[in-house]
Amino acid sequence: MRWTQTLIPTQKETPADAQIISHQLMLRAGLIRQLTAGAYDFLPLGCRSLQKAAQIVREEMDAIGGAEVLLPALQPYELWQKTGRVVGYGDILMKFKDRHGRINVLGPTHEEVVTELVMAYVSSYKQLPLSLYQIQTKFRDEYRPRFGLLRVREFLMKDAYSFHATIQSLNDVYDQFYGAYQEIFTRCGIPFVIVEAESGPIGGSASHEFMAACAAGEDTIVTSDKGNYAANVEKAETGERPWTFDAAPTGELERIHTPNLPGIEEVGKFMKVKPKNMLKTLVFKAAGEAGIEWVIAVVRGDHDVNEGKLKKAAQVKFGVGSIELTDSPEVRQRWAIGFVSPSGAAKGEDAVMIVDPDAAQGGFWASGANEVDYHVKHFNWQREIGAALKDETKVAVADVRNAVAGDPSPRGDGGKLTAAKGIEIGHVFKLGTKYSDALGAQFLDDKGEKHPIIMGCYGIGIGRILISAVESLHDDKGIVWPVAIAPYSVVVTPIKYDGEVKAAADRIYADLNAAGIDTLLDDRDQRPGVKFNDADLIGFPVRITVGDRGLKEGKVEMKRRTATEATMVPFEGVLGAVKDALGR
RNA sequence: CGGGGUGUAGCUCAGUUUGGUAGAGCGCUUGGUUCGGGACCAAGAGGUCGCAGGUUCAAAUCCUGUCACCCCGACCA
Repeated sequence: MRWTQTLIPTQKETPADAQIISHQLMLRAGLIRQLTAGAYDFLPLGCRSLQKAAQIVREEMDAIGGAEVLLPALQPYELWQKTGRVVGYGDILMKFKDRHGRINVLGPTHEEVVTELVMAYVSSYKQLPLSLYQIQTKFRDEYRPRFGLLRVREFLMKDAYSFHATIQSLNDVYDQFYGAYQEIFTRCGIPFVIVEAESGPIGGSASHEFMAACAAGEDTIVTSDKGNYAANVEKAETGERPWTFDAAPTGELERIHTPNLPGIEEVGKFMKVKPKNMLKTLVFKAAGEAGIEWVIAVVRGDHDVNEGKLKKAAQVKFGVGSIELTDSPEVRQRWAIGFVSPSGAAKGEDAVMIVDPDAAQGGFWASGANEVDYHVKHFNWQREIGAALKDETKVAVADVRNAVAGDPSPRGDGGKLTAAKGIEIGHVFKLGTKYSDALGAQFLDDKGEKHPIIMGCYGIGIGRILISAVESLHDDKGIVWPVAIAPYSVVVTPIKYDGEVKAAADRIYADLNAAGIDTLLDDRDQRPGVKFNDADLIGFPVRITVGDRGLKEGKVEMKRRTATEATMVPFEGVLGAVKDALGR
């Protein structure tokens, strides 16, 4: 491609709206342009990188026996009602009415559609396993799109779905996808880690996330310093933490007026108590359980309740089916929200309490006073609650908070957890039969008996491959593309596109293209400095500079984007040198 | 949806406090001089000042409403 025949609007200045480096560089390099919140134009260069990433994904999916399909973004609302995900996805689901008044959905993912498809044609175990995938545009009405391509409302995603007669088959194919994902991100040149993850609204029994480690990421991943454990913070377990309710009071209960203080930070400052010496008491509504209306979670003030863990603990300890953090007049009437104390929670006949080990400790505590606008100092578990602590039907101690740096590793080997930010670029799930049950997708086994089809699903955000690469590979001049997903592998830069230099540049450009190396010819009538700076900003892996100086000796200059110095290459040896530089 | 911020030329922004009829740099066009790391000179083109009302002799500027975008939070892949 010739530079003058395409659209590459590079810009010197960093747009004010761009917060993270990948967003800034992708805008400046002319790869993308924002149309509206969470929706981006992919310009010619951005489009090429996107397509290259998609092609790598496609090749690896094909390699493990995936069959490519293309399913509609436009989907009937009823399908989503059947699986209950109208509720599960909530407002993230893009909906609109068509001219007939029918409600349509723009697909945020395709479990429903693909299951419906497979139901129609697969009825025998002989047709299983089957893996279908597509590379297709998804729509999600995010609360807050942000950070360029990181969180958008419309994006290109590879989603794959596998169908099985047996768990063993699911496990085997899951492992294949897991391996293919490692291959994909390695080929794309992105440093990544694999972590255990929560499955979220997709549902299912096991899942792993592929995370590109970079500071701009929205996810927090915790890893053991022993190197044998990594998980998303939403999922991360912690090792054993000793606890006890038995300790002498630190002083008389002291009631303090604490009005108009919005958060635990502010309350702590006002009372001159550090958050880690406060008890955070959250009230969850328990659904549908006889006798148990409320689940009270208590964690240290500087910790966050993990709803997934709490839900599990409530189930195991008290048989509670589901919990929900809600606020309503009903809740407010029963509880002094924001000022709840464990002592108040323990007294209710219809409430159970789960205390995190770090909150089940002696020493000084401040907590709510069970009265709006009041807190207390010198809370003591035994003195305030006493007997209830021994009642296993009322109070339990369990890990119900998010892991933080410094926690013991759940491997129990003395490892300590550390935390880092990451971008989720891929996610694999073992779905089980959630969707086949909901939609009635069944197969007949060799005995003629019906069973629900067992499923797995596997996603990759194609755009996130690009931002992860840019986030982790750039310097002060611009992007440093890995060869595999660079918009062009080579840019040929004639110092002046005229005379002998023009002829030589044209020749090299033609030779490289003929050899199957995607090459951009900077045929602009621009000064060399402009061309060099644009080439560095965009980040082509190899630059061939053609000028009078070198041609006199029959040479051109080759510079890798990653190298600080250029090397002189004989004119006839360019192709070989380029191939070498690109690792072919 | 709560809190904060910003909307002025293709881009980055000044001008708004104190109302007086639109600016700079970059980019773009034309001519000339330049030509190996974002050249220089000269002459140009380009703006319903987000939108709608209102106040006023007069509104980018003040008032009301509204829309869009960005950030924090909630939420989420």
